[in-house]
Amino acid sequence: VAILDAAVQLVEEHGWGEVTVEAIAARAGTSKTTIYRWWPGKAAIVMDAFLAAAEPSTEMAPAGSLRIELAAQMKDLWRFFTESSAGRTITALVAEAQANPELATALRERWLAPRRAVAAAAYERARDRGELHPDVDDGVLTDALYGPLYFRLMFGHAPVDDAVIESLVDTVLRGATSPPRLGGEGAARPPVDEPPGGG
Amino acid sequence: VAILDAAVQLVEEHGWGEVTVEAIAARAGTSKTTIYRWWPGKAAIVMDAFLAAAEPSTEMAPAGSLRIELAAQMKDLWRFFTESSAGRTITALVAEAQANPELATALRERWLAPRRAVAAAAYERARDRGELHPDVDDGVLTDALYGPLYFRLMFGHAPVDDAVIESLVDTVLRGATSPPRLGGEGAARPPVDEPPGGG
Amino acid sequence: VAILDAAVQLVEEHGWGEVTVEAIAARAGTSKTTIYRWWPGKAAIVMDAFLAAAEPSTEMAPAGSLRIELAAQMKDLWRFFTESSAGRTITALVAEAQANPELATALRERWLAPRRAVAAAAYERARDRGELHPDVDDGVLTDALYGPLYFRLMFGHAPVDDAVIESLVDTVLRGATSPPRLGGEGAARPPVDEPPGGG
Amino acid sequence: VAILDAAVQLVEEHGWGEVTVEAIAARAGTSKTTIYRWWPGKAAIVMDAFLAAAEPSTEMAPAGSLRIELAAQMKDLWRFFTESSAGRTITALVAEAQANPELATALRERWLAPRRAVAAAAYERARDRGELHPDVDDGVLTDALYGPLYFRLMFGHAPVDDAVIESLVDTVLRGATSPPRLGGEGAARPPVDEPPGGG
DNA sequence: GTGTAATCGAGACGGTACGTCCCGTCTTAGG
DNA sequence: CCTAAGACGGGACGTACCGTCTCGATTACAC
Repeated sequence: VAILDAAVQLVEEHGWGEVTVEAIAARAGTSKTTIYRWWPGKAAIVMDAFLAAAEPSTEMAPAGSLRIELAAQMKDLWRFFTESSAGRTITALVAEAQANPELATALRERWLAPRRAVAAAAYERARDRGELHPDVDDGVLTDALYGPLYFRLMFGHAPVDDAVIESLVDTVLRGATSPPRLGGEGAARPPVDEPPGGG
Repeated sequence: VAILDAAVQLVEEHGWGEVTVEAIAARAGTSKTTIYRWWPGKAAIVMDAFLAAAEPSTEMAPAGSLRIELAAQMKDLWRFFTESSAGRTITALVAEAQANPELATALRERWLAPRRAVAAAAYERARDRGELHPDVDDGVLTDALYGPLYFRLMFGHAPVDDAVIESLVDTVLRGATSPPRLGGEGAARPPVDEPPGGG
Repeated sequence: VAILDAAVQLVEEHGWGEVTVEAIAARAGTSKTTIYRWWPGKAAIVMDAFLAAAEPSTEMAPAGSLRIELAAQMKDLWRFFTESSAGRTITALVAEAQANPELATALRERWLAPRRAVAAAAYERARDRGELHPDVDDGVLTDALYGPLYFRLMFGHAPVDDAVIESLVDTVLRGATSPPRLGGEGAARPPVDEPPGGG
Repeated sequence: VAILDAAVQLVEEHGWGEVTVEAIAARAGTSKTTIYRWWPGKAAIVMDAFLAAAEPSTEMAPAGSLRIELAAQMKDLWRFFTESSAGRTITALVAEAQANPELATALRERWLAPRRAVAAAAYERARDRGELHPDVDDGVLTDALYGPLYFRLMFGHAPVDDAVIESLVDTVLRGATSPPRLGGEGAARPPVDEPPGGG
């Protein structure tokens, strides 16, 4: 309803901290009563509003190559974060989720899970094409790709552009194409020299 | 001083949100006045307390192999996060930093930067040994390694253990050992053809 | 409401300076928020409470003689001041009004003005009866009567009892019965010669 | 010392409430330590400073007529109050004295008493000249004269100028010249009609 | 067509933490 | 030994927002 629009507007204009339930009510032309009748708190409102705004960005278009699919999807995601300042919102939600287990659960199940399922489907297709080694752990792979994005989003220590995304996808996928533990030099035991290409 | 101890204790016992400046003052046997005389707010106190507790964990012991060094350092970092619940603290600080630019700057400069410098030094040593391709972007490499850790720390969608860390390091470093964009696929042997523009 | 009762009780029990808005809230079973919602500060609360307690004491019963009316009213006023320690309250309000123009205005308009209007009505009746010279200044007359009361109330340098009040009323009214500056001494029969400029 | 000057300056510039011990120390170029070594608090400092400034205004010049002497002294006093804003100071001191018994005592003994003694001496001279009836109560007489001044000073409900003062002195002294209880109609008992001139 | 119930707006309420201010004490160097 | 400088514990201040609540007014449906 209009309440969600008001919430998302206010989070985008000012920060999370400046948004009060009263302000949402005023902007939406409604009252606190109505809001509290339907949501348990500010976090839930913004969560719903954010998900409503993000719904279209879930799909990953098959493109014949995992690299291309992933890079396109990551660029889309980043664009979603930076345009319309959804990044500020997700960032605030993650922040709030640290002290709000129900929000944390909602974030995982309603935001992360669908996107990870899409990525898993892409991995499946890639494995069918032989692009991906069967032993690779989907979770680690996904986090190796998306973790850096969220990392930079939340710390802001370095920018993200298409080149960075492609460099990231290249690096990670190149590592994921070879078997994850190719030689016999184990995880951390042998201090022997590793040939550059053999790692 | 005792204020920092009190702050870190309280954040560990209860959450960030439950910690009051008054409570810190009471625990430290001091008064709100004194706290506000020295710090501008709760965030700054906890930031200082957190950094004081984290100081020893910066070093990275040279081990002859970048893989080993990184894996050891990442395991140390994760142990620091999970033991003594420093993870709750850093997580809360990142959360707070979303609405507090000064805290964000402090986080980047006082928490991230020293650790990234250590990692950069390790890369340098690795390059001297020929373990790492010279063209690799240090920033992307570091984020590809540490981003997933923070990602899982803040979303909690999947656990982190030694195996995960080693799998991650293996994958990323294997990708970083080959030249990042050399036309063909070079050392890493992907059996599929990649279209030139997508590579 | 109960807040005013609590305020007046606390001012009577302890002094003005010892009364806290928090204490008033606690005593009244309400919260600081509610108090500040309705009054701008401690002074306004106590002012309202004081006026509510003082409301019945405004009337002046016609008695056929200005002297009697005034003396009775002044005794009533003093009794109001000393019983129920309203004297402490008005004294504190006057004190506070020195640094609080709005309170000063309120005191003049809501405490003094009604009582001065009553006195002026009494003067009018007295003039109709020929008890009072028409040229006498009402303001000066009223202050000559009540000023000493407030003076002793606030400095506490001498007690006030019925005899003092009657002596005061006698003296002032005797002076107010003669024309205020008529060369000779007229109706009041002073046996001494007054120099012309002083008469 | 310079502390007293600073105190009196600050009370005159801003109000009592805005004057802090720290501000006095800063203005006087000294430190809180020194101030607290010599005075028990803000009130005592300002009291001393006020008395030092007021010392010259005690005398009452004999003028052959009590009326003239009193009127001159009262005009001097009022001028002292209004010029150099000593009125704000005495007013604040009286205010503070309501919650500070030691200050109240000091005010009575060091401010009021000397002036009342001077007035008493003037009454004595007047009685020697036959200007004043011997039975008149000095205290009531003094308060009838000065009470209205303080009344208007503290409530500010009406201005004071030379005409007001002379009208006041005229009225009161005219009443004080006749014997204070001339007829037999008692204080307030008989509701009988009082002849206008007989009261 | 009207009575009944649900829903709404408006906003007062108790509560809690905030960050500021000033007090009066105490500690530390320096002259 | 007394000073200037200033940190300290303490405690009230007035503000902000929270989430609950009580009100009428407005609707919408059932009778």
